Amino acid sequence: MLSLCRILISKIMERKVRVRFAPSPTGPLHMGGVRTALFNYLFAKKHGGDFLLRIEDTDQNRFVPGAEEYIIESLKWCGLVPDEGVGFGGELGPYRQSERKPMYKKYADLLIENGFAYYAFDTAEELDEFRKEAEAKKEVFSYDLHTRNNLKNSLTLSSEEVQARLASGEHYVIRFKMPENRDIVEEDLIRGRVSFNTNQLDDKVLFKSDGMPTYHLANVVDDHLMNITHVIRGEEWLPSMPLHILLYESLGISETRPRFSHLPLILKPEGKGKLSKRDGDKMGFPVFPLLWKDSVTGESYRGYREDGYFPEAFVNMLALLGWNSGTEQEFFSMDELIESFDLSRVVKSGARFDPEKAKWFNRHYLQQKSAAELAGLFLPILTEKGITAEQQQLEHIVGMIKERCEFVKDIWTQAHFFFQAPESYDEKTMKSKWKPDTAEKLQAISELLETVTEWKAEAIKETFSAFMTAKEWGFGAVMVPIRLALVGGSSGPDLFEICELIGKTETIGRIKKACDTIQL
RNA sequence: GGCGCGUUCUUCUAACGGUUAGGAAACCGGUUUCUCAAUCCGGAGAUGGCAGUUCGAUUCUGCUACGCGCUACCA
Repeated sequence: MLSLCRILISKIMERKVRVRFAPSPTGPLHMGGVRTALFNYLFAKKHGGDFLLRIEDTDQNRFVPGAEEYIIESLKWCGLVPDEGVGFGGELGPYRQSERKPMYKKYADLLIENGFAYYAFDTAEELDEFRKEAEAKKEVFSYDLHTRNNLKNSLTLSSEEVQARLASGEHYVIRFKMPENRDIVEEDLIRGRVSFNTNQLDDKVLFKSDGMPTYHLANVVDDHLMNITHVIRGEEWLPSMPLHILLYESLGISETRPRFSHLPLILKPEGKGKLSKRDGDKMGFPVFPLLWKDSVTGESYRGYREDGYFPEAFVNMLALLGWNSGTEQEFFSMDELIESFDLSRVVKSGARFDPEKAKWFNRHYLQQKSAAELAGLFLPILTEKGITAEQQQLEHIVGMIKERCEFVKDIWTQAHFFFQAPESYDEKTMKSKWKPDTAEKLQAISELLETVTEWKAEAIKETFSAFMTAKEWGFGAVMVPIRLALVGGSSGPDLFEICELIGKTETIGRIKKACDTIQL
């Protein structure tokens, strides 16, 4: 027995690691889905394996146009490029389950042949009725070993009748015949030992009356056919793991079946429950990687990309939601993530998403970028405002203010005054810092500035300081009003640097304008 | 209701029987500066509860509470 185990284990070890991300195209990909994809990708790359994208579109009623393209674009934006899958080629396709439709029936038939599954003719309406009746009695209807013998299926009907019904084209489903009283124990790679007793499980539909398999059958068959070695999916799938294990067993393909890992859920920042698409609007953060416009309702949902997040920040943030390296490192490039990733270091409990932390990551990645790169990213924003600027000057400006930015769009907020004179002045600053004699002092300063020949921050500062000392004026009493005149508010980088950049004429002009405009 | 999973500062998490329970975000205070932010320094802040095992439990076991997930011819 022990040696058999060893052989099995070594057999599994020999196989090339293959994992899949298998979303259903029912809408935009949620950030939780992206994290699942990320962990699959990291695991695959860590072990030199393959990462596949399979589209699980077995429910044709829930198909949403554009969702598949959205999923692919999201993965690309995050740098999670599949080795195989819809849109990426591969030998074991097709990778869209609707296109694999003919492949599933024979597995369902095989299960029936061997007594692991049966035909059921109960209509959806009949079952609904049973559910309602049970509910009235404060019970729950379940199609299982207790009820299957009283329902319309190939277990209770004579084989002649079953044949007749099938021949007549009557609708039927194929259900799994859950075995009695078996303990299914599995070593989940994240959660450790997890066990279930089959008496608590119901006879799940494997094959629907529309000729499509359900998720349960399709994912087992496909994972088998696609040589998937590890299934890494969300915690919501944990309850169906025993069914899947039994399916592999009944199909006689247990030996090569994948190992399971169930990821913790991503929870709402506040309140209860898992993160949902509505939370983003309510609390002002994106839930989706990319902007999504619902073609039916016309509603749109913001995306991390359009909100100005860098993909590397988004990925880094997601990686640390439910996983840590065991060190104090918090910033990881994709290569570093691949290097450090380990399923055993995935946390078991659900993680509450913190939008603030996402911003913090973005700030970090923005600071890492050179002024030249940021200037390039900022240029379109400037162009849109009809402003042109020299690359060199733009770099200078960006370099000066980037440390106070979280997003590229913040560059404008922090640097607008380099491009445009202020149109209004901050009330609070005006009230507290603009004294009756301020205008008079600023007039004197303007005259002084006229005399400055070398218009450089250092030189301006020297002339200015000497003047201030001679006059015995307080630095603050004059500096803040000048800043107000140049910037329009009381924030920003070094005042003399601003003077240098906007130029002598503009500096003096703005000071004069402020003196003319601000009336106490 | 049933089944399953989970529970360390406000949040993300570390500590896999022996630590003053560590780090990060946020928050507060200080530093710096003409201002704001950043920076830097400092502060406050946690093992849900009850038993048991043990010389010793955040860590192991049981119970309980709470939270979450699943319980569709959805995935």
